[in-house]
Amino acid sequence: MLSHQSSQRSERDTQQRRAIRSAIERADRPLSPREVLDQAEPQSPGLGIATVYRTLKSGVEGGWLQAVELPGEAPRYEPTGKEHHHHFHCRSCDRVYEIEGCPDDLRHLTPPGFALEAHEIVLYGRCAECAR
Amino acid sequence: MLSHQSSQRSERDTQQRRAIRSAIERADRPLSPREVLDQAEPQSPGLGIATVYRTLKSGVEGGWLQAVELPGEAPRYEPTGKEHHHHFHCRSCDRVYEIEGCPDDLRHLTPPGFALEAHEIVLYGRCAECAR
DNA sequence: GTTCTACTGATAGGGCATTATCAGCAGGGA
DNA sequence: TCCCTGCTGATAATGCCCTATCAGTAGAAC
Repeated sequence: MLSHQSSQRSERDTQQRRAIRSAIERADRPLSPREVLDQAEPQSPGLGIATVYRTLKSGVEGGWLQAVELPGEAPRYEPTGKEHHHHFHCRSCDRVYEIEGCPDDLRHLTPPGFALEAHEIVLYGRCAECAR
Repeated sequence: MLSHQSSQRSERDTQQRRAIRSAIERADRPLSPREVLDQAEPQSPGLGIATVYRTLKSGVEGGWLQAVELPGEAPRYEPTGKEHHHHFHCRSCDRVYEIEGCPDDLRHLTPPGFALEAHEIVLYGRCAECAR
């Protein structure tokens, strides 16, 4: 017997998901799961880390979120759809910032015979807040 | 009573350490602990992964080795003393290659007020061997 | 409001890279 | 060659991140 319902997946609009999505979109930088929890918890008291991980995972699968991988670090998450950009990792507060621009002459660094498909640039130092 | 020996640290020159050091210096690219083991094992049959980790660690502390951290990857190791350079990560064979050159106009990417201390560039694609 | 069931929080469990443990081995000075 | 002790291999233990589990909760369609 066929169900009378369509095969649509539910995807409920819960308080927790709203808080998490909001926190990520509000931030102008990639957030770690821990940071997402801290930023979203006020809008959804009692929010658990498991729900954060679940929501991040489904966000990546759903295409509105992407993971930002940095050397020796657990991934951060930012919304998709932004322009090509890179990141600045503050060694003091450990936050990651988005930076504009890109030296797009990287092709000439590629060794002969190698096929360049993508690149990643990470700047390290102190953010404005930590530098003073 | 003072010992008649100086306070020098021993640092024995063992077959295993020779094999590991040799493997790393022979390679023209950063090696993972696993790769070090595979490369060094023929010259020191029965070599264990624990010894590789121990030797890598003391090598970094001793200053002749440095860790190469890549996004979402366990660190690789290469000898210190090389010129400033970056790396190419082959998505097919997972090997990491050293590349020359650097677009040293990264300062202008740094946001106002931020203090730039270092940077990392990683190229992704297929190495010559995997590209054909 | 009722009902169905996806969602949630707490936490146990899993995966993986690295380190600690420990008995036996092997540099290397005497 | 002898002896001291640092070194080694096997593997248990750790640490960190993330996922699975499960009973209770709360969207949302009717």
